[in-house]
Amino acid sequence: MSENHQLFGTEDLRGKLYERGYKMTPQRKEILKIFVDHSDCHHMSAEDVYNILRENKSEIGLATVYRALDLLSELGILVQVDFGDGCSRYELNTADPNVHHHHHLICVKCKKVIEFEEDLLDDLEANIAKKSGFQILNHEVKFFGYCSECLAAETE
Amino acid sequence: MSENHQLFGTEDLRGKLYERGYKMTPQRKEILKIFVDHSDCHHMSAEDVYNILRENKSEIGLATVYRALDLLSELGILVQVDFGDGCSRYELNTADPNVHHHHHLICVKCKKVIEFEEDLLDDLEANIAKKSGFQILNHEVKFFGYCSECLAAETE
DNA sequence: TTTTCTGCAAACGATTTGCATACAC
DNA sequence: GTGTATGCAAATCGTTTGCAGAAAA
Repeated sequence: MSENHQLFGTEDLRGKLYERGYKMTPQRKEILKIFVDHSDCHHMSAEDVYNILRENKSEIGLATVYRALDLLSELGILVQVDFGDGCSRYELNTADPNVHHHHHLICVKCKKVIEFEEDLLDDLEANIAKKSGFQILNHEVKFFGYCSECLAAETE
Repeated sequence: MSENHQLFGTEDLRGKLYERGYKMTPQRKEILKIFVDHSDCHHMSAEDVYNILRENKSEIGLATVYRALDLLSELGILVQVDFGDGCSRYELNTADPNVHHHHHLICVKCKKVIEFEEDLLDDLEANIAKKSGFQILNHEVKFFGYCSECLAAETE
């Protein structure tokens, strides 16, 4: 069983596709590879991925990119995130479903998105489950404010 | 000083507009009134507001609705929220900036959006501020899962 | 061979914008 | 009177879809 975190190999992808009756294609492999290779630059949009493909002299069309991002999200390989900037963005999912995701700090001045690794929402989730009977599968938390650089620039 | 919560009167609106050099218009007044009158049905989109206007035999154009929703959000009278359903939605802001907003529970099955009134993010915010130097102004929290009805329907 | 996938171009839906007119101040 | 706001229609932008040919199983 391949339970390695963060990195998805070609065979992991083939297996997940096969489970649901989808086919392995070079396009899907290549698009996933972009996320693995660019794990430093998070939150890529379809357009971002498409531009990287064109830099790599790849002939994959934009519609295929959209379809692959959708599919990879459905398979749980990518996670779709939305920062309200007019397009969907995607990041590699951490393999363990029990580990909740990091939070996003969005600077209202410079628009930078910072990741914050801790979670700490367990108490809140327990509280919600108890009071509302809602079974939580996942959450998405965004904090809006000023990043440390913009704060520093302001007090100069 | 008019510090009443939830409800914005015409004079509050005029004052906030005036502060920033905007003009009071019957269109802006009428659009705000829709949110006050329909405070039960939260999360209205531009299209929703436009439809209510047409029911009321109002001649306000859709572009004006979009411009007014933007403006009212900029003034802090409305808050823009996004449930990933392809359009921006808006709700009345609570007047007190120290009171953070409720959270949204989004059922992945029936797509219902439930409001959860408690906040409880103070510890987490303090933690973030300490570790990252990020000054938090506001947050947006969405929980995805199954609502109690869908859970009940599933175990039948 | 059979079904799914791709690439292209056209369609789509939410939102924005240019512009002439109307209105608030 | 001056500058902003409105309404309309056209433009825009991200995303989806129909379809014919290409490729995976």
